[in-house]
Amino acid sequence: MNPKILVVEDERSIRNFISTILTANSFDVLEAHNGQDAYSMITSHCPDLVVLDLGLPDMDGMKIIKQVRAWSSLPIVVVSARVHERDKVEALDAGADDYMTKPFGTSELLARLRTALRHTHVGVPGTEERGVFRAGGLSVDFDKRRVLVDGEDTHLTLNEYRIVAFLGRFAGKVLTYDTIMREVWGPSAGGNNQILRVNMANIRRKLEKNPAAPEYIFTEVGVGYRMREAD
Amino acid sequence: MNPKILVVEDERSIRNFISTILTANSFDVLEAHNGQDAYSMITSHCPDLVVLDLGLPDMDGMKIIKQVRAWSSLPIVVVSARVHERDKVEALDAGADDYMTKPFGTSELLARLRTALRHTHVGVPGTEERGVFRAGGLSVDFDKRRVLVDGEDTHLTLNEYRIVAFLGRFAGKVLTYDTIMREVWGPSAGGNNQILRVNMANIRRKLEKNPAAPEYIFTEVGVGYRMREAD
DNA sequence: GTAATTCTGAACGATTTCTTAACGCAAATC
DNA sequence: GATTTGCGTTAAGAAATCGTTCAGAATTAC
Repeated sequence: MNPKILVVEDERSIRNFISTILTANSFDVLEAHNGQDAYSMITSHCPDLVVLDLGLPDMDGMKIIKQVRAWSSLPIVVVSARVHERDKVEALDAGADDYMTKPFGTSELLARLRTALRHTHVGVPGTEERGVFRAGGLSVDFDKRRVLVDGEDTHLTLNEYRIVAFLGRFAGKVLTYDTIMREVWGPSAGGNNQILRVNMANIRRKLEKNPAAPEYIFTEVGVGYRMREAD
Repeated sequence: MNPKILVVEDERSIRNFISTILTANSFDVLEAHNGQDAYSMITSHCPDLVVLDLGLPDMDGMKIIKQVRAWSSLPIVVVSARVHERDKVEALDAGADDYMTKPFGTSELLARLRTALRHTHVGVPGTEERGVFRAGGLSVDFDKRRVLVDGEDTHLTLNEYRIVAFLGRFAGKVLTYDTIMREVWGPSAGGNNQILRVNMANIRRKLEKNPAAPEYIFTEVGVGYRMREAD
């Protein structure tokens, strides 16, 4: 599965140039030559990264960045002829992940794309709240907001579900008590984990066959909880 | 809570320049003027971001990037006088998050730091992290906070894990008893290493096939402990 | 307004982890 | 060869952490 990259650039020669480089380095390439097409292709084709020229005929590239950032953290690498510092700052603060000024070397472009792509893989075993998490007889359906054990629906309360979903998103990782507290009870929560312990007891009574010997959610004493890894 | 930024730069004038800018923009600033200090400050002070000059007197900046990337995804922004494309590619592929060539504008520096910091706060709950330390059948997964021997999970306690992780970060180097004591039991600890010896015995019972002839963690009599180097 | 559900804090027991102390052994020193 | 020093090992008590229950408060549903 090669990364899918959308190249947004109005000048055909440059667009072809970039596309050729990317294809030669085993990326899958999509092309757009104006802002309208670019945005609709982002929403419909879900590229892994966007190479964006700021100077487009129909709309400002800045507008695209802002529109995308309203709902997605999709990596955006700006490629622009504008060398002014003000332009760079504006684009980066709007949410661009990198800013290269023309002309640029091909190997630097590739390196910066790799860097931008790396960021998405950093914290993302399953960062998105979509799809279904499965581990043994347990399955967490993020879309339907339901947790099943051996096909049976477990009737979790709001907070109980939040805890399980959070652990499921980062299955395999230890999440500290404070992290979970802040995620579920807000940023100011922390210090006293009593509530979390009570909730965990209730969760285990519903999920585990034998709550004293958990099969899905494990305790790391002094640290936090850990969800069993996905199958 | 201001972001804590470590500035690694040997030339005092530039270091002061950057620090002043950062302080004026409400960052907390730490400074290091060589590679040795830089790396130990990273491990002990846990900054939120590192601004790194590649040309250091005692060691190459590249080495720092690689060392840190072995266990952490802490953002690193390289600031260098080297304008060669090859240098940029090398640094970025080693794990740097951005590369700026001197001279640079202050507002662009700030914008790129904000961008780099933004990446850490996207999705990832706990803290920084990434990477797995491997040496023979031993692997320390900093990300998941887990230690495996031949694929088997070893159930380490809080302090036991801290010791192993600390040794793993400095694999190949001898860490004195006092250093480890202070790292695990706080700055005021030291003097009596009894606790450390007990912990090491327990660790070895869990990690080593034959605790009397260790394969991973070695004792340097009169000095401290040393983790076997990574593969 | 009542009933049901969910949330929260306190109490308590059980388990895990931490710490201290004592002892054994090997290497170094006298 | 005896003594000292440094480290590993074991065991047991102390301390901290965690799971569980329960009752009352808050919220939601009817």
